[in-house]
Order: sequence, then C-alpha cells, then structure tokens
Amino acid sequence: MKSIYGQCPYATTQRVLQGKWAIVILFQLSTGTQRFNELERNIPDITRAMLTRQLRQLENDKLITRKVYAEVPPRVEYSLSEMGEKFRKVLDQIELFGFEYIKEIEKAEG
Amino acid sequence: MKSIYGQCPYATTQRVLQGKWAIVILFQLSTGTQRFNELERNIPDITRAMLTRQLRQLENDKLITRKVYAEVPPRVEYSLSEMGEKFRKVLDQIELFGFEYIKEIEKAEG
DNA sequence: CAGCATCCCCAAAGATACTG
DNA sequence: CAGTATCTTTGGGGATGCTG
Repeated sequence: MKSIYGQCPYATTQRVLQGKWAIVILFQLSTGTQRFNELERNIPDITRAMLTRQLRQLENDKLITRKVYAEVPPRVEYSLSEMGEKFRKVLDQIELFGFEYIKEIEKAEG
Repeated sequence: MKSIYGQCPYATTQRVLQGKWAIVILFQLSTGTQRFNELERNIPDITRAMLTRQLRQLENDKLITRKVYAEVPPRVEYSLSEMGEKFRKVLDQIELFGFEYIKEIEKAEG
C-alpha cells in the first residue's frame, strides 16, 4: 500500500508539525531527554491532557521516543528519535527566524 | 503595548505556520512571484476560499506581499516579503527533512 | 481574474476530575 | 509520577454561490 503522506516534503512536514505545541516540544527534547513532568514545567500554559495528546501524536509520527521504566514511582522519558534528530537543523533555522521575526514585529509595533 | 507574540522563537514560528497550507504557499512564493490563479493551480486540493484565507493570514503576519494592479482583468501578484525572505533557510531545511521523512516512512511501511 | 459571504461541521484544544 | 476519561467549546476548514 502506498504511503498516505504524499510526496511533497513541505506538505508532509506541515502535517507532522500540526498541533499547537509540536515545535516547542521538539525543541525541548532537542536539549536532551526529559520526563513528563519536566516537559510540563518547561512548557508554560500547556495542559496535562494536551501534553499527553501531543506526545502521542509525535510518537506516532516517529519523531520522538517514549521509554517507560518499570519503577515506583513511574518514570517515563521522552527523547528525539532517529527521525527527530534529523529535525534539529529545521529547529535551528526556526530559532533564528523566530528571533528575527520577534525583533522586527516588535520594532514595527513600537 | 507589548507584543502578543511572546518571546519564544519556536512558539512564535509555530503560530505563523498555523494553517494547513502555510508552508506550501511560502514554498511556492519562494520560487518566485505568483498570481492568485497560478497558486491555485500549483497547489492541488486547495480550494479558492482556503487559498484566499491563508494568503490573508500570511499577509497579516507580514510574511508575504500582495500587489494589486489596476487593470482589467484584475491582476494580483503575491511574493515573499522581506520577512518572508528570511524564511527561506527554514524552507530549505524543511525540504531536506521532508524528503528524508518520506523516504524513511515509506521504507518502514513497505 | 480574483476574490468575498455564508453556512456547516468536525477535529482540535480547553477544563475538570479521576487513577494505576 | 504520569497519565486517562469525559465533557464542552472553539475555530479551522470544506462546500457552495455570488460579484466588481
């Protein structure tokens, strides 16, 4: 069966970046492995339910890896998958662009 | 008044990339100025209404420029703004990532 | 040619409460 | 600690028809 993702790299990337927090989460994990609560603390304004859903989505899209440790209390670690690692260069450019954008917009808005 | 965009370059970029076609449209315009109908033809599956809305959104976010010529029949040209030009490097990395992603996913899916 | 106006619908996101 | 479950709300996006 043929892939559902199409052959356009732009449409494909747009699809996996859906969701209000995808890029932010990928950035967080690009700084290193994090546990659920760490992510929750590091991403202000995200709710627990949203964080869970977004993590599941990124996991399904093969961008992140979820590792569960059989301990009490439970420990679950999230990190970039091999595919997620390939996204680092995009993140780098997004960061540069984002800062430029913020600078210009704030200048324009006074 | 303070900017509504926050100071996180990742959240900011995520916001301006909202919408199903933002990245694709930015790519199209990165190849050169295009008229409305050209964009419509070059982006299969997008509806006229959606194209209009997405173009307005990108214009409001200062990523593209809309130029209207006082002619009959009407001519409207869209192109990357100065800010949109700064997005080219992101697009380049998105393209590389997208191709990698498609290649890997298709391999995995058989 | 290049739109806009409208209606409608559903998926995404928010809020809240509960749990192995 | 790391989630689920459920309900509600929002608004993005599809479809259609009209127009300067």
